Amino acid sequence: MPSQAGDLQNPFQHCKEELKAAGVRVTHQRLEVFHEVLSSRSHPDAETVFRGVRDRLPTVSLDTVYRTLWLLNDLGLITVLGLPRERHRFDGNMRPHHHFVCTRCGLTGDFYSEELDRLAVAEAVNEFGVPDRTQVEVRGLCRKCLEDDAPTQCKEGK
Amino acid sequence: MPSQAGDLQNPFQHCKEELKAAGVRVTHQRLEVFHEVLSSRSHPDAETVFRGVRDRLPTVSLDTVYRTLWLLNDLGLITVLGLPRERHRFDGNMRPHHHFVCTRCGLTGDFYSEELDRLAVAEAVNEFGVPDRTQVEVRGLCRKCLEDDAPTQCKEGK
DNA sequence: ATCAATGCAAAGTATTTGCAGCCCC
DNA sequence: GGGGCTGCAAATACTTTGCATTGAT
Repeated sequence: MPSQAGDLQNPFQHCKEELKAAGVRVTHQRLEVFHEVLSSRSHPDAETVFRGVRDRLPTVSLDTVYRTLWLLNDLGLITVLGLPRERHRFDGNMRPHHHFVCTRCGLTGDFYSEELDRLAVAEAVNEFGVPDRTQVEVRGLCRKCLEDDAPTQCKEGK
Repeated sequence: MPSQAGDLQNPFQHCKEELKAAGVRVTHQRLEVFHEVLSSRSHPDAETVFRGVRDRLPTVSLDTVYRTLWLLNDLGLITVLGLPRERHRFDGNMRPHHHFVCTRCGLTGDFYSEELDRLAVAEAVNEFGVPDRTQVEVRGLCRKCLEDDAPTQCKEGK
């Protein structure tokens, strides 16, 4: 599909291409949800995205917004703050520490690093408020999920 | 590592003191919940804490566990992974970036730092799995919450 | 034309709240 | 003894799911 010079101004062009490249259908709902998240600076929740999209697409439903957000997340086109699809979890470790988080299963482990503890935080944060403590979050796949992901037998997804 | 050898005789001693110092009543339920979180290495959710406590305190209820966990969090005796008391929030910013998170209101802002982007992650994470990306989370109070918080000093003048 | 995606409604989880009685201070 | 705390049950908040229909390819 040849893109014309005028399309460069179309804010949906990028969204369209990403969805196509991912091999999923390009629907109005998906374009609007995607665009809403991309153009928001405030890390909106599903309800907020819903309200924004509904202004332009009055028949959209909240569950479609949810489905689309998780789809975009699974495709790696957006991310989720904190732990995806999890309930609240509590941490009784009051020693300065950092976290390894498995993006697939949510396993969260503590590790220690004095070097990271004394991280000098960018001046940019002063714009927002007064920092109290700094924690590094390393995202990746844990050992178990890596095994599940690359089994010796190569079967199509199941 | 803080030496707790003396406390081993009574693992609740520390919890007891903290609760007293915080000026709240010291109940069996609170001691058990507190101790359960402190002795867990896995960042348990409320349900998991509940099951653990119930073994020793069969009449405890889940809502008391919730109330106690949030109390302990508010007192600064434990912490919460991710954003406390919030629903899922999505992030359309795919540029490498880091977060400032207000621990009171949940405001989350992006900031950029090439220095932080190229953080060398401690070897300790290899124990858990393979890291993908590293994000720094700076926790503190945002400007608005600071204002709301410190009217004791300048009651009328803002 | 085909089948993935949507909207609706209803179900499923996670978490909170009102209130009567209990127990720490 | 009194008021904070708990347990129960019911309510609320958030998110997911089944299914008939719609619409993208």
